[in-house]
Amino acid sequence: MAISTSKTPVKTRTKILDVSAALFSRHGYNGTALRDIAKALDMKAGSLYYHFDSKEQIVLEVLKIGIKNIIHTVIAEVEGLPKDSTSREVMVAAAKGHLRALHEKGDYTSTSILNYGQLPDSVQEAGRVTREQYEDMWRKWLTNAQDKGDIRADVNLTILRVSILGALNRLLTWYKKGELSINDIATIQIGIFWDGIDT
Amino acid sequence: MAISTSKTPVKTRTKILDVSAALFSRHGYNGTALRDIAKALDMKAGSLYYHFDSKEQIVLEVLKIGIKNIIHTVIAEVEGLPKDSTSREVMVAAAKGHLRALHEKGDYTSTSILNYGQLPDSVQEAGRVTREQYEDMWRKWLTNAQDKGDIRADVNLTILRVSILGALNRLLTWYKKGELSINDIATIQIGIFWDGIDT
DNA sequence: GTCTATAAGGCGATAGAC
DNA sequence: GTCTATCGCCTTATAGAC
Repeated sequence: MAISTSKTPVKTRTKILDVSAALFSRHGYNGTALRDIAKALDMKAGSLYYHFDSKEQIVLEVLKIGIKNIIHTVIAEVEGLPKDSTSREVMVAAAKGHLRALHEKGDYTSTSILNYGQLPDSVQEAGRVTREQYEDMWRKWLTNAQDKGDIRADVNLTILRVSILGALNRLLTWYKKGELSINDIATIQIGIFWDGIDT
Repeated sequence: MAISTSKTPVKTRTKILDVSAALFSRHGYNGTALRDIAKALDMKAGSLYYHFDSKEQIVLEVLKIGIKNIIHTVIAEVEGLPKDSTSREVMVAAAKGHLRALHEKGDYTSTSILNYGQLPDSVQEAGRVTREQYEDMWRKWLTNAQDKGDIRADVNLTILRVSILGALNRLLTWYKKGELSINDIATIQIGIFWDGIDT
Protein backbone atom coordinates (compact mmCIF):
# COMPACT_ATOMS: atom_id res chain seq x y z
CA MET A 1 0.00 0.00 0.00
CA ALA A 2 1.14 3.51 -0.78
CA ILE A 3 1.83 6.04 1.96
CA SER A 4 -1.11 8.35 2.47
CA THR A 5 -1.36 11.23 4.92
CA SER A 6 -4.66 12.88 4.05
CA LYS A 7 -8.10 11.52 4.75
CA THR A 8 -9.83 10.77 1.47
CA PRO A 9 -7.58 11.35 -1.55
CA VAL A 10 -7.04 7.65 -2.18
CA LYS A 11 -10.66 6.63 -1.94
CA THR A 12 -12.12 8.41 -4.96
CA ARG A 13 -9.29 7.07 -7.09
CA THR A 14 -10.13 3.57 -5.93
CA LYS A 15 -13.81 4.04 -6.62
CA ILE A 16 -13.02 5.20 -10.13
CA LEU A 17 -10.89 2.11 -10.68
CA ASP A 18 -13.60 -0.19 -9.30
CA VAL A 19 -16.29 1.27 -11.52
CA SER A 20 -13.99 1.35 -14.54
CA ALA A 21 -13.06 -2.30 -14.05
CA ALA A 22 -16.73 -3.26 -13.84
CA LEU A 23 -17.64 -1.36 -17.00
CA PHE A 24 -14.57 -2.48 -18.98
CA SER A 25 -15.29 -6.11 -18.13
CA ARG A 26 -18.86 -5.83 -19.35
CA HIS A 27 -18.59 -3.54 -22.37
CA GLY A 28 -14.90 -3.52 -23.22
CA TYR A 29 -12.45 -0.66 -23.26
CA ASN A 30 -13.77 1.04 -26.39
CA GLY A 31 -17.34 0.34 -25.38
CA THR A 32 -16.94 2.29 -22.15
CA ALA A 33 -16.96 6.08 -22.28
CA LEU A 34 -15.50 8.29 -19.58
CA ARG A 35 -19.01 9.69 -19.25
CA ASP A 36 -20.24 6.21 -18.32
CA ILE A 37 -17.60 5.86 -15.63
CA ALA A 38 -18.34 9.32 -14.27
CA LYS A 39 -22.09 8.76 -14.35
CA ALA A 40 -21.81 5.59 -12.26
CA LEU A 41 -20.08 7.71 -9.61
CA ASP A 42 -22.43 10.70 -9.90
CA MET A 43 -19.64 12.74 -11.31
CA LYS A 44 -18.88 14.60 -14.52
CA ALA A 45 -16.40 13.21 -17.03
CA GLY A 46 -14.03 16.17 -16.71
CA SER A 47 -13.61 15.53 -12.99
CA LEU A 48 -11.88 12.23 -13.69
CA TYR A 49 -8.88 14.14 -15.00
CA TYR A 50 -8.11 15.36 -11.52
CA HIS A 51 -7.30 11.74 -10.61
CA PHE A 52 -5.98 10.35 -13.89
CA ASP A 53 -4.15 11.79 -16.89
CA SER A 54 -6.02 9.80 -19.52
CA LYS A 55 -8.39 6.93 -20.17
CA GLU A 56 -5.41 4.74 -21.10
CA GLN A 57 -3.90 5.35 -17.67
CA ILE A 58 -7.10 4.13 -16.04
CA VAL A 59 -7.27 0.89 -18.00
CA LEU A 60 -3.56 0.27 -17.52
CA GLU A 61 -3.96 0.56 -13.76
CA VAL A 62 -6.97 -1.78 -13.84
CA LEU A 63 -4.94 -4.22 -15.90
CA LYS A 64 -1.98 -4.20 -13.53
CA ILE A 65 -4.16 -4.60 -10.45
CA GLY A 66 -5.88 -7.56 -12.12
CA ILE A 67 -2.68 -9.42 -12.95
CA LYS A 68 -0.98 -8.62 -9.64
CA ASN A 69 -4.05 -9.80 -7.82
CA ILE A 70 -3.93 -13.16 -9.54
CA ILE A 71 -0.21 -13.52 -8.86
CA HIS A 72 -0.53 -12.57 -5.18
CA THR A 73 -3.53 -14.79 -4.55
CA VAL A 74 -1.90 -17.75 -6.24
CA ILE A 75 1.43 -17.28 -4.46
CA ALA A 76 -0.30 -16.94 -1.08
CA GLU A 77 -2.22 -20.13 -1.68
CA VAL A 78 0.84 -22.12 -2.75
CA GLU A 79 3.09 -20.76 0.00
CA GLY A 80 0.44 -21.65 2.56
CA LEU A 81 1.12 -25.31 1.83
CA PRO A 82 3.34 -27.52 4.01
CA LYS A 83 6.85 -27.90 2.60
CA ASP A 84 6.37 -31.62 1.89
CA SER A 85 3.25 -31.16 -0.24
CA THR A 86 2.83 -33.26 -3.36
CA SER A 87 2.92 -31.80 -6.86
CA ARG A 88 -0.77 -32.42 -7.13
CA GLU A 89 -1.42 -30.43 -3.95
CA VAL A 90 0.61 -27.57 -5.38
CA MET A 91 -1.45 -27.57 -8.58
CA VAL A 92 -4.73 -27.63 -6.65
CA ALA A 93 -3.56 -24.72 -4.48
CA ALA A 94 -2.49 -22.73 -7.53
CA ALA A 95 -5.82 -23.43 -9.22
CA LYS A 96 -7.70 -22.36 -6.08
CA GLY A 97 -5.77 -19.10 -6.00
CA HIS A 98 -6.34 -18.49 -9.69
CA LEU A 99 -10.07 -19.17 -9.53
CA ARG A 100 -10.47 -17.22 -6.31
CA ALA A 101 -8.85 -14.17 -7.91
CA LEU A 102 -11.09 -14.51 -10.97
CA HIS A 103 -14.15 -14.79 -8.77
CA GLU A 104 -13.44 -12.20 -6.09
CA LYS A 105 -11.79 -9.62 -8.34
CA GLY A 106 -13.49 -10.65 -11.54
CA ASP A 107 -13.95 -7.11 -12.81
CA TYR A 108 -10.22 -6.45 -12.61
CA THR A 109 -9.00 -9.85 -13.74
CA SER A 110 -11.40 -10.18 -16.65
CA THR A 111 -10.04 -6.97 -18.10
CA SER A 112 -6.67 -8.66 -18.33
CA ILE A 113 -8.02 -12.03 -19.43
CA LEU A 114 -10.91 -11.24 -21.77
CA ASN A 115 -10.10 -7.77 -23.05
CA TYR A 116 -6.35 -7.81 -23.18
CA GLY A 117 -5.99 -8.55 -26.87
CA GLN A 118 -8.16 -5.60 -27.83
CA LEU A 119 -6.57 -2.95 -25.67
CA PRO A 120 -4.46 -0.22 -27.28
CA ASP A 121 -1.04 -1.55 -28.24
CA SER A 122 0.71 0.76 -25.78
CA VAL A 123 -1.35 -0.64 -22.92
CA GLN A 124 -0.73 -4.23 -24.00
CA GLU A 125 2.98 -3.54 -24.14
CA ALA A 126 3.01 -2.07 -20.63
CA GLY A 127 1.27 -5.09 -19.17
CA ARG A 128 3.15 -7.78 -21.04
CA VAL A 129 6.03 -8.35 -18.60
CA THR A 130 3.78 -9.01 -15.62
CA ARG A 131 1.65 -11.39 -17.65
CA GLU A 132 4.69 -13.40 -18.66
CA GLN A 133 5.90 -13.55 -15.07
CA TYR A 134 2.69 -15.33 -14.26
CA GLU A 135 3.01 -17.81 -17.12
CA ASP A 136 6.55 -18.47 -15.88
CA MET A 137 5.27 -19.44 -12.46
CA TRP A 138 3.14 -22.19 -13.98
CA ARG A 139 5.98 -23.22 -16.29
CA LYS A 140 8.19 -23.65 -13.22
CA TRP A 141 5.68 -25.66 -11.18
CA LEU A 142 4.94 -27.98 -14.08
CA THR A 143 8.60 -28.49 -14.93
CA ASN A 144 9.42 -29.24 -11.29
CA ALA A 145 6.58 -31.75 -11.12
CA GLN A 146 7.74 -33.49 -14.26
CA ASP A 147 11.36 -33.51 -13.09
CA LYS A 148 10.28 -35.10 -9.81
CA GLY A 149 8.50 -37.78 -11.80
CA ASP A 150 5.01 -36.69 -10.73
CA ILE A 151 3.96 -35.88 -14.29
CA ARG A 152 4.65 -38.45 -16.98
CA ALA A 153 7.71 -37.68 -19.08
CA ASP A 154 5.74 -37.86 -22.32
CA VAL A 155 3.33 -35.05 -21.37
CA ASN A 156 3.83 -31.86 -23.43
CA LEU A 157 4.10 -29.18 -20.75
CA THR A 158 3.34 -26.26 -23.06
CA ILE A 159 0.07 -27.76 -24.14
CA LEU A 160 -0.68 -28.81 -20.58
CA ARG A 161 -0.11 -25.26 -19.34
CA VAL A 162 -2.30 -23.54 -21.92
CA SER A 163 -4.96 -26.20 -21.38
CA ILE A 164 -5.05 -25.73 -17.62
CA LEU A 165 -5.11 -21.95 -17.82
CA GLY A 166 -7.71 -22.00 -20.58
CA ALA A 167 -9.87 -24.35 -18.56
CA LEU A 168 -9.55 -22.25 -15.41
CA ASN A 169 -10.19 -18.95 -17.18
CA ARG A 170 -13.47 -20.22 -18.53
CA LEU A 171 -14.87 -19.70 -15.03
CA LEU A 172 -15.52 -16.10 -16.01
CA THR A 173 -18.07 -17.10 -18.62
CA TRP A 174 -20.02 -19.87 -16.90
CA TYR A 175 -19.83 -19.73 -13.10
CA LYS A 176 -22.87 -18.60 -11.17
CA LYS A 177 -22.54 -19.20 -7.45
CA GLY A 178 -24.49 -22.35 -6.78
CA GLU A 179 -23.87 -25.69 -5.15
CA LEU A 180 -20.19 -25.76 -6.05
CA SER A 181 -17.68 -23.55 -4.28
CA ILE A 182 -14.63 -22.09 -5.96
CA ASN A 183 -12.40 -24.47 -4.02
CA ASP A 184 -14.49 -27.45 -5.09
CA ILE A 185 -14.16 -26.46 -8.71
CA ALA A 186 -10.40 -26.09 -8.44
CA THR A 187 -10.12 -29.55 -6.90
CA ILE A 188 -12.37 -31.08 -9.55
CA GLN A 189 -10.62 -29.39 -12.46
CA ILE A 190 -7.12 -30.38 -11.35
CA GLY A 191 -8.52 -33.82 -10.57
CA ILE A 192 -9.62 -34.18 -14.18
CA PHE A 193 -6.22 -33.13 -15.48
CA TRP A 194 -4.37 -35.34 -13.02
CA ASP A 195 -6.38 -38.54 -13.11
CA GLY A 196 -8.04 -38.27 -16.51
CA ILE A 197 -11.61 -39.36 -17.13
CA ASP A 198 -11.02 -42.88 -18.44
CA THR A 199 -12.58 -45.77 -16.59
CA MET B 1 -24.72 -21.74 -50.67
CA ALA B 2 -27.28 -19.16 -51.73
CA ILE B 3 -28.55 -19.05 -55.29
CA SER B 4 -26.74 -16.43 -57.34
CA THR B 5 -27.34 -15.59 -60.97
CA SER B 6 -25.19 -12.48 -61.54
CA LYS B 7 -21.45 -12.37 -61.79
CA THR B 8 -20.05 -10.39 -58.90
CA PRO B 9 -22.75 -9.20 -56.44
CA VAL B 10 -21.81 -11.73 -53.78
CA LYS B 11 -18.09 -11.12 -53.81
CA THR B 12 -17.92 -7.60 -52.42
CA ARG B 13 -20.21 -8.58 -49.60
CA THR B 14 -17.92 -11.46 -48.76
CA LYS B 15 -14.84 -9.26 -48.90
CA ILE B 16 -16.47 -6.83 -46.49
CA LEU B 17 -17.23 -9.67 -44.09
CA ASP B 18 -13.69 -11.04 -44.34
CA VAL B 19 -12.11 -7.69 -43.61
CA SER B 20 -14.61 -6.92 -40.85
CA ALA B 21 -13.95 -10.26 -39.16
CA ALA B 22 -10.21 -9.62 -39.27
CA LEU B 23 -10.53 -6.14 -37.77
CA PHE B 24 -13.13 -7.14 -35.16
CA SER B 25 -10.93 -9.99 -33.98
CA ARG B 26 -7.95 -7.68 -33.54
CA HIS B 27 -9.50 -4.48 -32.26
CA GLY B 28 -12.94 -5.49 -31.10
CA TYR B 29 -16.33 -4.32 -32.31
CA ASN B 30 -16.21 -0.88 -30.76
CA GLY B 31 -12.54 -0.50 -31.66
CA THR B 32 -13.28 -0.95 -35.35
CA ALA B 33 -14.81 1.92 -37.31
CA LEU B 34 -16.68 1.51 -40.57
CA ARG B 35 -14.06 3.83 -42.01
CA ASP B 36 -11.39 1.27 -41.07
CA ILE B 37 -13.27 -1.54 -42.81
CA ALA B 38 -13.81 0.59 -45.90
CA LYS B 39 -10.19 1.74 -45.99
CA ALA B 40 -8.92 -1.87 -45.96
CA LEU B 41 -10.98 -2.42 -49.12
CA ASP B 42 -10.06 0.88 -50.80
CA MET B 43 -13.60 2.04 -50.38
CA LYS B 44 -15.43 4.82 -48.61
CA ALA B 45 -17.49 4.20 -45.51
CA GLY B 46 -20.75 5.26 -47.11
CA SER B 47 -20.42 2.58 -49.80
CA LEU B 48 -20.75 -0.17 -47.21
CA TYR B 49 -24.39 0.76 -46.80
CA TYR B 50 -25.16 -0.52 -50.28
CA HIS B 51 -24.32 -4.01 -48.95
CA PHE B 52 -25.39 -3.80 -45.31
CA ASP B 53 -27.99 -1.85 -43.37
CA SER B 54 -25.85 -1.16 -40.33
CA LYS B 55 -22.63 -1.99 -38.50
CA GLU B 56 -24.59 -4.29 -36.21
CA GLN B 57 -25.76 -6.29 -39.18
CA ILE B 58 -22.16 -6.80 -40.28
CA VAL B 59 -20.97 -8.08 -36.92
CA LEU B 60 -24.03 -10.28 -36.53
CA GLU B 61 -23.31 -11.93 -39.86
CA VAL B 62 -19.66 -12.42 -38.90
CA LEU B 63 -20.79 -13.93 -35.62
CA LYS B 64 -23.19 -16.38 -37.24
CA ILE B 65 -20.67 -17.46 -39.86
CA GLY B 66 -18.14 -18.08 -37.08
CA ILE B 67 -20.41 -20.28 -34.98
CA LYS B 68 -21.86 -22.16 -37.95
CA ASN B 69 -18.38 -22.78 -39.21
CA ILE B 70 -17.35 -24.41 -35.95
CA ILE B 71 -20.50 -26.51 -35.86
CA HIS B 72 -20.14 -27.67 -39.48
CA THR B 73 -16.45 -28.46 -39.17
CA VAL B 74 -16.97 -30.40 -35.95
CA ILE B 75 -19.95 -32.34 -37.29
CA ALA B 76 -18.11 -33.22 -40.51
CA GLU B 77 -15.16 -34.49 -38.51
CA VAL B 78 -17.28 -36.61 -36.18
CA GLU B 79 -19.53 -37.99 -38.94
CA GLY B 80 -16.45 -38.98 -40.90
CA LEU B 81 -15.68 -41.57 -38.24
CA PRO B 82 -16.53 -45.26 -38.61
CA LYS B 83 -19.72 -46.20 -36.80
CA ASP B 84 -17.92 -48.38 -34.27
CA SER B 85 -15.55 -45.64 -33.09
CA THR B 86 -14.73 -45.35 -29.42
CA SER B 87 -15.83 -42.43 -27.26
CA ARG B 88 -12.25 -41.25 -27.17
CA GLU B 89 -12.06 -41.22 -30.96
CA VAL B 90 -15.24 -39.15 -31.07
CA MET B 91 -13.76 -36.61 -28.66
CA VAL B 92 -10.52 -36.37 -30.63
CA ALA B 93 -12.48 -35.86 -33.85
CA ALA B 94 -14.62 -33.16 -32.26
CA ALA B 95 -11.52 -31.45 -30.89
CA LYS B 96 -9.85 -31.59 -34.31
CA GLY B 97 -12.89 -29.99 -35.90
CA HIS B 98 -13.07 -27.32 -33.23
CA LEU B 99 -9.39 -26.42 -33.46
CA ARG B 100 -9.40 -26.55 -37.24
CA ALA B 101 -12.29 -24.07 -37.35
CA LEU B 102 -10.51 -21.78 -34.89
CA HIS B 103 -7.35 -21.96 -36.94
CA GLU B 104 -8.68 -21.75 -40.49
CA LYS B 105 -11.48 -19.30 -39.82
CA GLY B 106 -9.91 -17.63 -36.81
CA ASP B 107 -11.08 -14.15 -37.71
CA TYR B 108 -14.70 -15.25 -37.79
CA THR B 109 -14.59 -17.64 -34.86
CA SER B 110 -12.67 -15.37 -32.53
CA THR B 111 -15.36 -12.75 -32.90
CA SER B 112 -17.78 -15.23 -31.39
CA ILE B 113 -15.34 -16.58 -28.81
CA LEU B 114 -13.32 -13.58 -27.65
CA ASN B 115 -15.60 -10.64 -28.35
CA TYR B 116 -19.02 -12.10 -27.78
CA GLY B 117 -19.51 -10.81 -24.25
CA GLN B 118 -18.84 -7.25 -25.33
CA LEU B 119 -21.06 -7.08 -28.37
CA PRO B 120 -24.26 -5.01 -28.25
CA ASP B 121 -26.98 -6.86 -26.32
CA SER B 122 -29.17 -7.16 -29.40
CA VAL B 123 -26.38 -8.93 -31.28
CA GLN B 124 -25.64 -11.27 -28.36
CA GLU B 125 -29.30 -12.17 -28.19
CA ALA B 126 -29.47 -12.98 -31.89
CA GLY B 127 -26.48 -15.31 -31.68
CA ARG B 128 -27.39 -17.05 -28.42
CA VAL B 129 -29.47 -19.95 -29.79
CA THR B 130 -26.80 -21.15 -32.20
CA ARG B 131 -24.16 -20.96 -29.46
CA GLU B 132 -26.25 -23.12 -27.17
CA GLN B 133 -26.85 -25.64 -29.93
CA TYR B 134 -23.11 -26.12 -30.04
CA GLU B 135 -22.77 -26.55 -26.29
CA ASP B 136 -25.56 -29.11 -26.51
CA MET B 137 -23.59 -31.17 -29.00
CA TRP B 138 -20.75 -31.54 -26.51
CA ARG B 139 -23.19 -32.20 -23.69
CA LYS B 140 -24.66 -35.05 -25.73
CA TRP B 141 -21.30 -36.63 -26.64
CA LEU B 142 -20.08 -36.49 -23.08
CA THR B 143 -23.31 -37.88 -21.64
CA ASN B 144 -23.29 -40.72 -24.17
CA ALA B 145 -19.70 -41.53 -23.31
CA GLN B 146 -20.44 -41.59 -19.60
CA ASP B 147 -23.57 -43.70 -20.12
CA LYS B 148 -21.55 -46.21 -22.14
CA GLY B 149 -19.12 -46.41 -19.24
CA ASP B 150 -16.25 -44.80 -21.15
CA ILE B 151 -16.06 -41.85 -18.76
CA ARG B 152 -15.98 -42.58 -15.04
CA ALA B 153 -19.35 -42.10 -13.35
CA ASP B 154 -17.88 -39.72 -10.77
CA VAL B 155 -16.71 -37.16 -13.37
CA ASN B 156 -18.69 -33.90 -13.33
CA LEU B 157 -19.67 -33.46 -16.97
CA THR B 158 -20.45 -29.76 -16.72
CA ILE B 159 -16.99 -28.98 -15.42
CA LEU B 160 -15.45 -31.37 -17.90
CA ARG B 161 -17.24 -29.65 -20.77
CA VAL B 162 -16.26 -26.10 -19.82
CA SER B 163 -12.71 -27.29 -19.16
CA ILE B 164 -12.33 -28.93 -22.56
CA LEU B 165 -13.83 -26.00 -24.45
CA GLY B 166 -11.80 -23.50 -22.43
CA ALA B 167 -8.64 -25.48 -23.11
CA LEU B 168 -9.37 -25.75 -26.83
CA ASN B 169 -10.35 -22.09 -27.23
CA ARG B 170 -7.02 -21.01 -25.81
CA LEU B 171 -5.51 -21.94 -29.17
CA LEU B 172 -6.48 -18.48 -30.39
CA THR B 173 -4.08 -16.80 -27.98
CA TRP B 174 -1.02 -19.02 -28.15
CA TYR B 175 -0.77 -21.02 -31.37
CA LYS B 176 1.78 -20.03 -33.98
CA LYS B 177 2.19 -22.63 -36.70
CA GLY B 178 5.31 -24.53 -35.82
CA GLU B 179 6.29 -28.12 -35.29
CA LEU B 180 2.85 -29.15 -34.04
CA SER B 181 -0.09 -29.48 -36.41
CA ILE B 182 -3.65 -28.69 -35.41
CA ASN B 183 -4.49 -32.39 -35.48
CA ASP B 184 -1.53 -33.19 -33.24
CA ILE B 185 -2.67 -30.63 -30.72
CA ALA B 186 -6.21 -31.99 -30.66
CA THR B 187 -4.89 -35.50 -30.07
CA ILE B 188 -2.56 -34.32 -27.32
CA GLN B 189 -5.19 -32.21 -25.58
CA ILE B 190 -7.84 -34.93 -25.54
CA GLY B 191 -5.10 -37.34 -24.50
CA ILE B 192 -4.40 -35.22 -21.44
CA PHE B 193 -8.07 -35.10 -20.50
CA TRP B 194 -8.55 -38.79 -21.13
CA ASP B 195 -5.47 -40.32 -19.58
CA GLY B 196 -4.49 -37.63 -17.09
CA ILE B 197 -0.89 -36.69 -16.43
CA ASP B 198 -0.17 -38.82 -13.37
CA THR B 199 2.63 -41.34 -13.56
C1' DG C 1 -12.05 18.21 -5.92
C1' DT C 2 -15.76 18.98 -8.72
C1' DC C 3 -18.14 21.85 -11.72
C1' DT C 4 -19.44 24.16 -16.53
C1' DA C 5 -18.24 24.96 -21.01
C1' DT C 6 -16.04 23.94 -24.95
C1' DA C 7 -12.47 22.56 -28.22
C1' DA C 8 -11.18 19.27 -31.88
C1' DG C 9 -12.03 15.37 -33.91
C1' DG C 10 -14.30 10.64 -34.68
C1' DC C 11 -18.49 8.08 -35.11
C1' DG C 12 -22.62 5.77 -37.69
C1' DA C 13 -25.66 6.83 -40.98
C1' DT C 14 -28.08 9.33 -45.00
C1' DA C 15 -28.86 11.89 -49.60
C1' DG C 16 -27.96 12.55 -54.01
C1' DA C 17 -24.47 12.82 -57.94
C1' DC C 18 -22.27 9.88 -61.12
C1' DG D 1 -22.00 0.21 -56.90
C1' DT D 2 -19.25 3.68 -55.42
C1' DC D 3 -18.55 8.37 -54.78
C1' DT D 4 -18.77 13.16 -52.20
C1' DA D 5 -20.67 15.76 -48.75
C1' DT D 6 -22.76 16.32 -44.66
C1' DC D 7 -25.83 15.77 -40.45
C1' DG D 8 -26.14 15.08 -35.61
C1' DC D 9 -24.20 12.94 -32.05
C1' DC D 10 -20.52 11.18 -29.20
C1' DT D 11 -15.72 11.03 -27.84
C1' DT D 12 -11.36 12.38 -25.09
C1' DA D 13 -9.35 16.05 -23.19
C1' DT D 14 -8.61 20.97 -21.55
C1' DA D 15 -9.48 25.69 -19.23
C1' DG D 16 -11.07 28.18 -15.80
C1' DA D 17 -14.90 29.17 -12.29
C1' DC D 18 -16.25 27.79 -7.76
